[in-house]
Amino acid sequence: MFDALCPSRQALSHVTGRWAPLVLTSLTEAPMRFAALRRAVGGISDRMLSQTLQQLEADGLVIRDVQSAIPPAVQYHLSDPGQRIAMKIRELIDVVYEELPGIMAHRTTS
Amino acid sequence: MFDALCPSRQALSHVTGRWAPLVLTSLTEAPMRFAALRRAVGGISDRMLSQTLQQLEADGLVIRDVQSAIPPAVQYHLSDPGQRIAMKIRELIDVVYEELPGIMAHRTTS
DNA sequence: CGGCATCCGAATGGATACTG
DNA sequence: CAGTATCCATTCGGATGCCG
Repeated sequence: MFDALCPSRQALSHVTGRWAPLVLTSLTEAPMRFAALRRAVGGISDRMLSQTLQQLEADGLVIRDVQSAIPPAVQYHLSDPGQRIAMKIRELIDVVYEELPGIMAHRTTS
Repeated sequence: MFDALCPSRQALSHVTGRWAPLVLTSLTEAPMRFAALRRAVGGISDRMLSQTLQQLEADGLVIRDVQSAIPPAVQYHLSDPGQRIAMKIRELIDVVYEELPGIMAHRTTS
């Protein structure tokens, strides 16, 4: 992973991007549609949500279910690998949350 | 965390940036000096390593030990919160590694 | 050795408008 | 509803050079 040329670096950068962690964590709760995801992940734009989902789908972490044509109704849910990765991200987020008071305090004092 | 204005978002983005995960994971092994970190994290530039370390230090996750003046000898090591977060990142990296074959295979077939 | 300052191209990402 | 296309501002990040 510490080799710059290892493909794992690309996979990791997809997962640790700005939006992917939040999208993956949202999807651990339940399968969601586009608009629901946009609501769940505060501040994300259509463009970034679409792009993030495409990337996660390309890596096989998210599965895209097109249910009809007019009007479009598309569900997204985690694949098995996606579920495992998302769980770890959720744990990471939980730890960050626990340490948040200390982090905030440190920023003001330094 | 899903609120765009929550400060946890900023803390998370620091931890999930391109370089921070690799730096944090490197430091779980042992305290390291600047040059050693640059060697450990393949592909990182002086600028980004310096910037990443400053950010992690500002959040209180990494501690900077200046040991002498001429020549400068600076050790970096994880604080207790940093250690906890770094552990979770390491677990995440491990899972990504395990799923890597599937991810690579999925990319070529889709 | 361990950085910081500057420059500059590349990538990120938001707003808006548009489509089936 | 679920995106795509275009434009544009901001940021990222590498190369280089310099300093104590």
